[in-house]
Amino acid sequence: MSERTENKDASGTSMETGPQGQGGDLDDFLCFAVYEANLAFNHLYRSLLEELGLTYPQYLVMTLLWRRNERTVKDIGDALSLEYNTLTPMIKRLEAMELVSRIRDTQDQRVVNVCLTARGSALREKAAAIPQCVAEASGLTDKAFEDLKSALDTLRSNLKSTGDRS
Amino acid sequence: MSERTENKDASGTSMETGPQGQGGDLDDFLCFAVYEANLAFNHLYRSLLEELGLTYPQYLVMTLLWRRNERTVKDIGDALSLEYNTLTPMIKRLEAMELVSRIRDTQDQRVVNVCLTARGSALREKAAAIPQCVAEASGLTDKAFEDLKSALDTLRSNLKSTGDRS
DNA sequence: CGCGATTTAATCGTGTACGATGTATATGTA
DNA sequence: TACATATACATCGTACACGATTAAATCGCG
Repeated sequence: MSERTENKDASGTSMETGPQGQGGDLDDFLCFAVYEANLAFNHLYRSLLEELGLTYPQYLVMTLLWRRNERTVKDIGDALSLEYNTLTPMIKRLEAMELVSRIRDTQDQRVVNVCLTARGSALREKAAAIPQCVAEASGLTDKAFEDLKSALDTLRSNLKSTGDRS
Repeated sequence: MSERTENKDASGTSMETGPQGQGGDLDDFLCFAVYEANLAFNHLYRSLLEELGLTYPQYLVMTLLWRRNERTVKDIGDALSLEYNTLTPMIKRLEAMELVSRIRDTQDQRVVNVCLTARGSALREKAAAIPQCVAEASGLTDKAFEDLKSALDTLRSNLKSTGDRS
């Protein structure tokens, strides 16, 4: 039943599968390790972002805009692998917080351009310390950090290409 | 602005930060690599689980029960790092699908025991091929697979302990 | 025994995330 | 020009995920 192989346990009544850290009984699932790491990042960001009034996905959108202002909804969706049905309400919330403006493109009326307001730009200062905090919390050496990121990129790329083929 | 260091770009008008694969402009965020890998797993599982009528989190719960039947909601929450407010409705949906039963413990009336129905047990056969499919889709060597999993476990552990201290 | 603290679960509201569908605008092509 | 197609965005319904709160059962301690 492991995600990697099925060499561990096929009976229905066995105990958990071997020595484990503080993780649960799904330690042999790579997907679960990713799932848990993502949850852990979410928890950490939640506390860091609380005073900014942002959620984690909202923070990702703001980070994109801080790096390059004035993006279309499509640009943001491509960057974050998110659909319009997720982004439209999310960006409207950012607009309600007066952090961004949504402006119909005059050349192509289908396009909505998202750009920072003064408040949105100013928020960048308050967020400046966050990457450092996260890096420290991750507790990884530079090499481990890079290796992990590159392994995840490979994984994501492989998973996506399989999904396309299906 | 990188999650690792701030050595790349502090100006507000620069281009993206260097050479990138097919990823977007947040490639220097480890959290984002995790976020994307998690999304990619979700997409893959969505297609694999479609014929079973399960979502990915539901599949994780069923997997726990297939390995050891009869768990309390608390057990499941501990194993998946999820709260009751997530699990209660989720398990009720599994109950509505007649895959599990929810039974109040007679010894301790606070506890709800979750156990597989015949349908729930039978579904295991249909799900048997999934781990293999996922492992192949990940396209990693055994060593890369194990290294990645262990790096993610370290990361999760570090992130959680920081969260606790806060 | 009594009573406050803890444990276990549930409920409510907000915010992603996505499949299915809809709508308006733009583009290509005969 | 007319019409099919594609693109960009929006809406709706369902399902996680979690903070805050509530409720019931159990436990611990005087």
